[in-house]
Amino acid sequence: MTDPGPPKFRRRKAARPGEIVEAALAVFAEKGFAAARLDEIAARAGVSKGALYLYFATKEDLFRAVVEQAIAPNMQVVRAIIAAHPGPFPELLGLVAERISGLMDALPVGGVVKMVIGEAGNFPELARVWHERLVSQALGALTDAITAAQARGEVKPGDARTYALELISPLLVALIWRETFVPVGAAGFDLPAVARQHMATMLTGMATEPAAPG
Amino acid sequence: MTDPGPPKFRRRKAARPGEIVEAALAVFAEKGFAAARLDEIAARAGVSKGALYLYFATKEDLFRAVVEQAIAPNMQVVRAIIAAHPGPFPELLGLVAERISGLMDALPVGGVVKMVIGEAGNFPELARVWHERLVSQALGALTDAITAAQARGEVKPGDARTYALELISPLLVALIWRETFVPVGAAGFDLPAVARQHMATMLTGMATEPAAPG
Amino acid sequence: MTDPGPPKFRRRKAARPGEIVEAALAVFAEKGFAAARLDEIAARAGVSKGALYLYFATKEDLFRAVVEQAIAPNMQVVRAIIAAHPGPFPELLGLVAERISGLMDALPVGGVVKMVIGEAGNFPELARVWHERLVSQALGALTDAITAAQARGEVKPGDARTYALELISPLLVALIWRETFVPVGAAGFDLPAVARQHMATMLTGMATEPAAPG
Amino acid sequence: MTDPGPPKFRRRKAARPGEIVEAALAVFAEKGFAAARLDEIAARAGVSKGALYLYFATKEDLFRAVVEQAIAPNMQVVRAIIAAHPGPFPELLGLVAERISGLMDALPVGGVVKMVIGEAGNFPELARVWHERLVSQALGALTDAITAAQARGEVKPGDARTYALELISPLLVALIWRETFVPVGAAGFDLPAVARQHMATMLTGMATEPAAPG
DNA sequence: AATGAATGAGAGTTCATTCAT
DNA sequence: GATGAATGAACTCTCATTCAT
Repeated sequence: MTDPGPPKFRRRKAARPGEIVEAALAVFAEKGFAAARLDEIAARAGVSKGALYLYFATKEDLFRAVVEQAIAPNMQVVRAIIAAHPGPFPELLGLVAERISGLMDALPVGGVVKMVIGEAGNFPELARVWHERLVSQALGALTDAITAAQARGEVKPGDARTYALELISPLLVALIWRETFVPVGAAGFDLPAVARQHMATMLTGMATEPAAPG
Repeated sequence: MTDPGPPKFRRRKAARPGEIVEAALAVFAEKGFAAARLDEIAARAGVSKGALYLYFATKEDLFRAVVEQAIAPNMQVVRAIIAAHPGPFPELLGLVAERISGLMDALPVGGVVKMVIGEAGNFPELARVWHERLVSQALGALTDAITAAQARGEVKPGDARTYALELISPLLVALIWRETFVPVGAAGFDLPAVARQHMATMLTGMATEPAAPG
Repeated sequence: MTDPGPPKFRRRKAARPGEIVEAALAVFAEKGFAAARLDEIAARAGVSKGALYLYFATKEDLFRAVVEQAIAPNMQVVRAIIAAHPGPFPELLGLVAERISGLMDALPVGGVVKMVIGEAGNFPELARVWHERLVSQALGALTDAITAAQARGEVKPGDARTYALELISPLLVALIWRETFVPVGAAGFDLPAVARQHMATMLTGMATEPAAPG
Repeated sequence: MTDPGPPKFRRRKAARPGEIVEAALAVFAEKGFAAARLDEIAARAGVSKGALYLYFATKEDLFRAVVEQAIAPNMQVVRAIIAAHPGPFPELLGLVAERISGLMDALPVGGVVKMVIGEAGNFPELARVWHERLVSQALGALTDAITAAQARGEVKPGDARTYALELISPLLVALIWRETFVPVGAAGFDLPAVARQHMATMLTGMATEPAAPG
C-alpha cells in the first residue's frame, strides 16, 4: 500500500515482507496464533525460518502485522457504507446487499474474522484496533444512516444500532458458517443471495407503514 | 520455596471429572485449545496436574469432553425450537425472542461459541459434532417451521433456510460481540432487547400481507 | 549448607537445586556464561534439561544463583582477615600467609575468580555484588589493619590500601595463573610457599626501620 | 524501513584487516568470545558482515588473529624487562616501576588481559601462545635478573620466580581491578603510584642488608 | 486415588556462515 | 572486492505427559 521504493536490482527484498505476511495470514487464520508453526509459515512463504526474523522480531510481531494488515482490504466495506450515507433508505440496503456481500464473498475475509474472534481474548489490543478502525466504523456509519432515515420518516422507530446489527449479522454468520461448518460437510450459504433476501425482508420490516394508516 | 497451598481437606471423588471439565471449559473458552495450559486448568479445578490424567488420557481428550459436554446445555435451545414446531408463525418468533435470547443470555454460551469457531479448523470432528447435534438441528427445526408457515400462507415465499439464518444471526453476533469487543471497551447489546426488536422486524418483513393490525 | 527443612520423604527435591548450582558452577567457571550449554549443566547435575527450569527461570537466573552462592565459601577468607584485625602486624601477615593461602588452595576458588573477571562486563550487578560483599570487605579489613599498624608505628607511611593490594595480589595472580597457564604446560606456583615468601618480603619491606636510625 | 547508512565513500583497501582486528579486539575484550557478535564487530569496523569473511575464515580465526596481534604491543613490556637485564637490582625495580606501569597504563592492556583469562579455558592454544611469547618471557627475564642479583649478593635467597611474581602481581591485579570493579563504582588504583610504592617495598624487602642509605 | 518432580520432544529464537548480486 | 539477504544448525525455553511415592 505504501512503499514504492526504488525499483533496484534487489530481486526479492521488497516483496518478501508482503509474501511472509500473506503466508502467515493463511496459517494464522487456519490454525490460530498458538497452534500456528513458524516452520509452516516460512515454508508457505518459501523462505527459511530464520528469514522471518529479518522482518519481524517475534511471532507475536508477525501476528500483529498480519492482523493489522488484514484491516486494510476490509476498509472497502466501511467506505462503501459511509459513501452511501446520504441516499434514501432502500438504496442503502441495496448497497449493503450487493456491494458488501460481494466484497465479503470475494475477499478472504472469513478466515480473518474467525482468527480475530478466536484470538481477541489473547490479544486485546488487536481486538481494540479491529473494533476502532473497522467494526465500530462500519456499525456507526450504518447506525447514522438509519437514524437519518428515521428522521426522514422512512424507517420505523427503534434502536438504530440494533437495526444496524440486524442488517449485517446474517452476512457475518453466513461467512463464519462457511469457515466453520462447510468444511465438515454442511451446506453453505450463498452470500449475495442471503444478502438479497435479507435486505428485502428488512426493507419491509423496517419501513414505516404505507402513508395511509387505517 | 513454593506456595503453601490450600488446606488439604478431602473432596468428594465423584465430582472431580465434572469440576475438571468445568475448569477446562473456562480456560479453553478464554484462551483456545493450544494456548490453554493444563497447569491452569488443574489449578482452577483445584487438583494436581497429574490428576487430570486419571480422568482424561490427553489434552485433546479433555478438550473433546469439554466441547461435547458443552453441547448439552445448549440442547435446550434446540428443543425449545423443535417444541414450537406446529404453532402459528408469530408464536414461533415470540419463542425465539424470549426463550432463546434468555437462554443465550443466561448460559455461558458466548465463550463456547467463540471456542468452537476458533478451533473448528483444528478439530473438524468437533465441528461436525456441533453441527450435527446442535446447529443443524436448530436450523433445521426453524427451517421446517418456516416451510410449514409458508405452506400455510403465513410467510412470504423465499428460501426457508435463509430465513432461519436471518432470524438467528443477530442473536449470535450480539453474543460474539460481547465476547470479542465488549472486553476492549465497546458497548454491548442487550440480547433480549435485540431479540424483541429483531423478531418484530422479521415478523413484518416475512409476513405475507402487511402485518394486519389487530 | 543451610536448608535443614523438614526431612520428609521427598527423595531428591531438597538436594536438587544445590546439585544443579554445583554443576552449573563447574561449567560456567570452565566455559564462561555464553559458551556454557544448559545441556552440559543438566548432564553434569544428572537431571534433564527441563528440570533446570523447575528451579531457575532462565540461564541468567541460574548464573546469578551460581555467582551469588559462590560468595559464601569465600566469605571465610574475609572473616579470617577481619578476625585478625586487632593483633600486631607480623601476626596479620602470618595469618594471610597460612590461613588464606590455604583456603585459596583448598577451595575451588580459581575457576570462580576467572569467571567473575570474565563476565564482569556482561553482568555488572554481579561484579557489584562481589565487590561489595567480598572483595571490598577483604581489602577494607586489610587496609584498616594496616592503617592501625601504621598508627602504632609498626608500618612505614604509605597508602594503606595500596599496601593491602601489594599483600594479596601475588596470591590472586598465582591462583589465576593456575587456571590460565598451568593447563597449557606452564609450571604452577605453590600457593602456601608463595604466601610465606611474600609475607616475609613484605614484612621486611613494610616495617619501620629498627628503632635506632643512623 | 531501515537505516539510511553512512555515505558510500570508498575506503583504502589495505587498511581493512587492521581495522577489523581493532574493532574485534574491542568487542572481544568487552564481551568475551562467545558473547561477541560479528554484527557488532562489523559495525564498529565500518564494514559489512560479509566483508569479515574476505579476511578471516571463521569467528575463531578472527579471534586468534586478535589475540595474537594483541601480543605485539605488549612485547614492549617484555623487551623493557629484558633490556634491563644486566644492571644493578634497584635499577631493575625502577624500570619496572616506571616504564612498565606506564605502558600498562597507556596501552589498552586491561581488556586484553581480561579476555585472555576468560577465554584461556576455551582456547588453550591461545593461552599457550600468550604464555610462551609473552608471559613466560617476561617472568623468565625478571627471574633471570633476580637470580643474577642474588648471585651478586644484592638480593636475599629465595625462589627467584616467586620474587618475580611478587614484583609484577600488584600491577596486574590493579589492571584487572580497573576492568572489573571500577565500572561498578569501586575506587581504582593509580598504576604508576602503585608501582612506585610496591617497588620501594620490595626493594627493602628483597635486599640482602637493610637498605643501606646512599 | 492423588501428587508434583521429572522428563523430553518440539517450539521460538539467535547468529555464524554463505552466496547471488 | 564488497554487500546484506538468506540460511540452518544449535541454542534456550515450554509444556503435555509420566511415574515413584
